[in-house]
Amino acid sequence: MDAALKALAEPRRREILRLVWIDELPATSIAEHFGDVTRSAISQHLGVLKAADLVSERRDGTRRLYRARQDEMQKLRTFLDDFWTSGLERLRDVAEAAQREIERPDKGATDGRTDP
Amino acid sequence: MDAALKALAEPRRREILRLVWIDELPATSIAEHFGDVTRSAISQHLGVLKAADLVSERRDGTRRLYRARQDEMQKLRTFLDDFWTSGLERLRDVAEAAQREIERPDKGATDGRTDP
DNA sequence: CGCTTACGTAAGCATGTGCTTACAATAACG
DNA sequence: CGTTATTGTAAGCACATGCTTACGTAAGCG
Repeated sequence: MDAALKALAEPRRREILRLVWIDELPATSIAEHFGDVTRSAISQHLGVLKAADLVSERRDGTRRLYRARQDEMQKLRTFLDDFWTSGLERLRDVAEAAQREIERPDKGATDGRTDP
Repeated sequence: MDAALKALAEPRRREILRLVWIDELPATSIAEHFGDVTRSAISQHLGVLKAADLVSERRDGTRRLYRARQDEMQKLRTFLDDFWTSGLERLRDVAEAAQREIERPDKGATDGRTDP
């Protein structure tokens, strides 16, 4: 999941994903779409996307057809949805400590340390 | 928008976001939640999150209270939704070329170049 | 005023990343 | 078989990134 987000953080890879969103495309066609970059760079980007399970690879002769894995995309979508709807359980402990901290009740709970 | 995705790609920053999702927290409280990292590192993470507009900063005395900006998160959510529902217009040209490419009609359209 | 608290920030370092150039491997074609 | 097409991959480089240590600064307290 981490890999998917990291992969998505790169604009070039997002563009690649859009290219292979509906139809599969051979690596060369994808690379040709970018005029300012080498085919090798695209190949490496495809490697990252594949490692993140964001694209599938189908071999046809010497060519490799890539296509976006919309199912994995959906997983990521739900992960993000969960991220900012739930996930409050882990906060309970900190929320209480935070409340205590924010109201500044004691202030004498630490030793004489400010920085490492 | 790019900045937001890059910021979200870091697990530590996601954790920070969850911490300040509901209640605002001072930087120190946030840093204390992570035992294996320096307060300075967290401060820098907060800087990234703030630059990406994913957190808001409110000053209270010497402290700075951080809170997740759920509105910006929502923007990012819709951006992602648009990403994989629309965005097909840019594909039209490539889709046609791809179709032609995929069915392997001519094959003699390139010059004698394989690599740079 | 000094001292502490809470925080940012500069400097440096190790590692990650996106890119290019060059080469290697496999499949089709004659 | 040799050649061409299609692709991956190793090596290297410039630059970003996450981290630590050290220092600087503004606000409160005695």
